Amino acid sequence: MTAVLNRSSSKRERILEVAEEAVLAKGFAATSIEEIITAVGITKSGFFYHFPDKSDLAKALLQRYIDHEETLLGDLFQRADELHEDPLHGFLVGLKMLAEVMSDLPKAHPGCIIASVCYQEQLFNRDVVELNASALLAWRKRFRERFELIAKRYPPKIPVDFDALADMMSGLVDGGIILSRVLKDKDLLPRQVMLYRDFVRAVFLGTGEDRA
Amino acid sequence: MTAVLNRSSSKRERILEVAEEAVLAKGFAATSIEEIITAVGITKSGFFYHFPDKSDLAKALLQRYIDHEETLLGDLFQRADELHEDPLHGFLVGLKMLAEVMSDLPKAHPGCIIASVCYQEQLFNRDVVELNASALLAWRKRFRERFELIAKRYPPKIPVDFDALADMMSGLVDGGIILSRVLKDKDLLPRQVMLYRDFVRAVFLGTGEDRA
DNA sequence: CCTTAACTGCACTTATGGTACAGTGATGAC
DNA sequence: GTCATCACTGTACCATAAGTGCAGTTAAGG
Repeated sequence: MTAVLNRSSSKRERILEVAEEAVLAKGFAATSIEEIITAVGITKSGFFYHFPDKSDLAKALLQRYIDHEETLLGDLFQRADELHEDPLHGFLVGLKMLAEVMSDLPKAHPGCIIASVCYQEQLFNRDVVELNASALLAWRKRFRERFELIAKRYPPKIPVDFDALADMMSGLVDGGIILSRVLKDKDLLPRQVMLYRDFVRAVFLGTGEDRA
Repeated sequence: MTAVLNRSSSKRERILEVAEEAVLAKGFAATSIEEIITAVGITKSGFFYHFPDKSDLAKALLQRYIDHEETLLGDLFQRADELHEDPLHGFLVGLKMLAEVMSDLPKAHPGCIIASVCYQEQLFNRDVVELNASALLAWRKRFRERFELIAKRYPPKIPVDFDALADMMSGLVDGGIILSRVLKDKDLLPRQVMLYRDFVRAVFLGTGEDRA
């Protein structure tokens, strides 16, 4: 129609936006391609031009979410570290900021995408599970390295495996998303993050010492 | 055919068994009714005689799982309490036993059912979410009461909200199931339970005292 | 001018969930 | 003994949604 600037695959982006909203609202299986294309104003052929099949849409959605989370959390902990030179207190501040971010999110936490996509048929799991796994392993590594750094200054008062402690964060968030959805309690997730923070503090500072 | 004893809805049970296995292996959406009925040796009409629609199957699956978990965990913590008169140590023993149960489970933990069913379309969520919510609230209540009992003898060294600490258990398990699935690491879940145990111990015993 | 990316349009196939409804064999109540 | 009811079978049919195939179109850029 009108010569709208055709900036690189604007429709593809629109599809992802519309799809993400619908998936968060209703789940992946309940979101039909038909519905997406009418919302975007595109034809079925147009959809299948961008995505070979629906699984591919799921993959793209997941990738999009992982990238977004990556930058969000990366920035957050970096900002936290700029406030504190100490690795432990920087981390604790980061966790507090994370809890705030979690409670600020208007609707459901986008993290739903992970579980939503991941728990839908495993038909397309080869790719999707690997995507998920590499993202999780990246966070495990990041957190473990941080814990090792902290441990140099604060010898652990509770002997814990740092990989497990790192995984606990991911697990708690994923599980917390489910709980907050089911119980319709949006404060549950930030509260869990703060509990995790309490645990981390106990691990490195113990329970007798001063608390910030 | 042969006059097989028609004990109350034996086919219904078979459907649930077959469906559970398939759902755990492939997810709910990827499990077709056709596939279930051929495995059970029943007709489509037979299926829809028992379940008005597929959502009803999901509901029944979830109810079945919740009941099973209820008795399993109920028995477990009762046995643990019989070994220790002390409420804290009985609970800690229960958590250790729980971790063992989690690692013993051959394939994926059945808890997948919850998330699997819960994250599929929310079309049927009125019922399913409420079922889930009431089960979660029951566990919250149970754990909170236990923590209050423990707190009488062991004043908390870390001030935590007992509801949140109770929810942490549920969240950690649900999240741990996702992680262990994605990372294909069946030891991850029991390790998370043991970490939770460390936290509970730190809350009530602190980090300086003797550890069992 | 020609190619390519990003689509449209249309026709068609398959899978799956779901409906409708008549019939049947065994069991238990009366 | 018969009658109703439960737990199904059998057949036929409908709607939706995913996915295929392919020819045609439009705009941007070299």
